Amino acid sequence: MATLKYSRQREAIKEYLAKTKEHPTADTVYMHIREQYPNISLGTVYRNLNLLVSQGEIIKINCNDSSDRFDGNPEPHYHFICNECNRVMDLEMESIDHINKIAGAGFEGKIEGNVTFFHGLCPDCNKGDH
Amino acid sequence: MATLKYSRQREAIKEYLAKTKEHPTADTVYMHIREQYPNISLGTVYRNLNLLVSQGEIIKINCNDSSDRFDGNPEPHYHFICNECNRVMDLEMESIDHINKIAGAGFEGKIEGNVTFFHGLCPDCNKGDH
DNA sequence: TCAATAACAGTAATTATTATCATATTATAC
DNA sequence: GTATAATATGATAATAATTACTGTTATTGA
Repeated sequence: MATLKYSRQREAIKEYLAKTKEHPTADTVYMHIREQYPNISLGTVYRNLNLLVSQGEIIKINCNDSSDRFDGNPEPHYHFICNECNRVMDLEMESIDHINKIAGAGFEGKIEGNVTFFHGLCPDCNKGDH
Repeated sequence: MATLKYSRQREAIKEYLAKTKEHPTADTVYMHIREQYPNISLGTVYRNLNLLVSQGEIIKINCNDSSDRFDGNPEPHYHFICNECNRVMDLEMESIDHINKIAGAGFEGKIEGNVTFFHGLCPDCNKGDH
C-alpha cells in the first residue's frame, strides 16, 4: 500500500483534535483549521480525517446526529450526548464489555463488540444553565 | 396539532414493516410498496416512516450504516449487525439497562437512556455460508 | 353531496460526503 | 543541492440520503 507522506494540514488536524474535548464534526474541524491554513479545502479535511481513522489515530463517532463527529482520543471509552444541547462528552466509567456475553447467550452467531452511547441531560442543562 | 387522516399508503407501509424481519431502509420499503402502489413516491415513504416513528408505531435504527433502517416492532429490544453481510437482526436477550447506572456513577448530569447495538458474525456468516 | 383539509405524486432543493484532476509538496536517489 | 517519482492539495463536480415545495387527489365530517 502507498506510503503515507507528511502533510502540514494533516498534522494540524491531528493536533487540533488532540487538544479539543468538543468531538467536532468535519465541518467544525474545517472552520478551525482554516484559521491557520485559510486555503485548506473541506475535501482535504475529510480525506485526512478518514485517513487518521483508518490508521487508528483518531475515532469517528456517530450519535444518530446528522453528521459524524471525530475524537482525537483513540483509546476505547464511552460517550454521552445531551438531549437538550446536543453536546457530546466523554464518560469516565468502567468497561461494560460484559454485555457482549449477555448478548451472545442464545445467539447462534458471534458477538465481536458493541457500540454504545448514553444520552440524557449534561451537567449544565441538568442545572438549568443553557 | 393537525388530525391524522387515513391513507392506504401509510397502512401498506405499516403492514409491510410488521411482517418483515429485514429492518429495511426507506429505499427498500419504497421498492416493496411499489409492487402494490406503483405510483407511490419516495417522499411519501419518507414522510410516513417519520410520521410512524413520531407516533411510536415503529422505530428508526441507525447502525453507522449509510442509511437509516426501520423496525416495525416498537417494543424496546436490541439489534445485531453482521460485519460481513451487514444484515441487521433482532437479539433476544435480557435487558442491559443497568449500564445506565454504571455510566451515571460520577457523572454530574443525568443519564436517561442508552443506544446500543452489537456486531460480529451472524449465524450464516459464522458458519461460512454467505 | 360538499366544503375543508390532510395526503399524495412529482420534482426541486438541501446536506453530508466522496470523487476527480491539474498543480503543489514531500521524499528519495543521485 | 537537483532531478525524479509519488503522494497530497485546493477547487470543483458528483453522489447519496433526505427533506421541502406545489398543484392535484383522497378522506372526513357536516
